[in-house]
Amino acid sequence: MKNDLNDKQIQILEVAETLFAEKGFDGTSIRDISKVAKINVAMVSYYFGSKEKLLESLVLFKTSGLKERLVNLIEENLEPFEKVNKLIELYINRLNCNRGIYRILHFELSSKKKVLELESFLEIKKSNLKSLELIIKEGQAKGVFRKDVIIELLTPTILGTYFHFQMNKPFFEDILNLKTEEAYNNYVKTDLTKHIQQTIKALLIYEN
Amino acid sequence: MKNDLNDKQIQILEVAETLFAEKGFDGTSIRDISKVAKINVAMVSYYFGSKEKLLESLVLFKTSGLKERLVNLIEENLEPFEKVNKLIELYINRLNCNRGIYRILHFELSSKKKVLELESFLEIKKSNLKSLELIIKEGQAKGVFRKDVIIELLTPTILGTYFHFQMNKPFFEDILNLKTEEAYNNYVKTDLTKHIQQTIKALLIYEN
DNA sequence: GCCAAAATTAAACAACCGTTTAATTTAAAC
DNA sequence: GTTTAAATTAAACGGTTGTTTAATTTTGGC
Repeated sequence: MKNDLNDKQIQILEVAETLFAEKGFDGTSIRDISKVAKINVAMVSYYFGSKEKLLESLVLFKTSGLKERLVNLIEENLEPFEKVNKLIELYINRLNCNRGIYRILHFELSSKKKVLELESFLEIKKSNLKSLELIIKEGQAKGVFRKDVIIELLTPTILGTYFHFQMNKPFFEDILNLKTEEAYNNYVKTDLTKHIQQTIKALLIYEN
Repeated sequence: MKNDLNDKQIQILEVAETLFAEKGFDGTSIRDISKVAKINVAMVSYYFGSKEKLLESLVLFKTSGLKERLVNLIEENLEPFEKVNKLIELYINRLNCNRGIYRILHFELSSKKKVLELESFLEIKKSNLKSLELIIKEGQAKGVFRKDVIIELLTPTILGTYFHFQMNKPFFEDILNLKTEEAYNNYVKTDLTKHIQQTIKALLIYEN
């Protein structure tokens, strides 16, 4: 898979990310993208081949780098709980920075699965799970984490909590009285992140 | 809001649910629905007015009843932890029974928000949160749950974990070696449900 | 300045979209 | 059996979709 994207291609991907996040993959037309990106409709086909391939490029472009950061985190000299907390922060930061990739990752990939899910993206997920596994097993070896935790179900809780919060943004803006975009993002970075960290910590030390 | 749906309308809703869950709202055409349901394309407009209104009817049709069950649960004579566990079971059962409503609730409603999110569905969510709040506060009053839990963030963890697991079905089928549909559904009903129950319980008794 | 490759364009393509119309069939009431 | 309303149909509507074509412009090496 080539990674040599020129400036124009990246510009198209950025616009596509915003619009896909806003209106969904099927809800966004190539003409929508080309209008916002101020390019000709044909450019998407010219650069990416098709709309589906554009999505694939976008996902690979936006998820590259996370793997390396996770591997770096593993080798850091930190307490087990600190490592888990940093991992959670890393995930949330990563998802929160990119304008709306979380919605794409979460939804579009599971309906367009024939093309995308089974290819390279499955490998990224497996690699990330492997990193988490290493961190948890390290904590277990040190006798800090309980032994019978189902590691595969930790990511659903971490990411699922985050996704569900973002997916129901209008609802939580309302009930938590988060009036500005800044207040909302701030809540995610502080309270929500802390909630997820506490949840995972509680689960890791919990004895039945 | 009228609830008097005839058999034909319900039949259309069932087909729409399956297809929306499979291919998304925008990815499903009225012609797709009419083909599977073996009706004329005009029938959707005739019965529901428009495609958007069909979605609205579907959501209301499928979410009705949960509220009553939650209220019943509150008044049952159970230990606080048992009540929380039953609530989690109730949510998962409810989502698991309906073929794919979770995807619609989770995703479509947040992009079509102008029409749906702000109307009756926000009220359903608020009502369900209120029920959860009553259960948690009862447990706190009895001194079983810790006091500083953010109740609003419990639902994201409960539902988010479930949603994330379902959204990444191909991935979890693979790594958990769940080869048949039955094995997968069984895992959801036993292991995943237990994981969520344990997570919430751990969070509710966790002391910082 | 010339030329080949790359980038960009407007236009056209056929296919599909949600919705409406107007005609026909079915059902029920009297 | 006639009447009236509801249900169902095929066809057409104007618009949008993703993609391709063929022509034009821009670019960079010589």
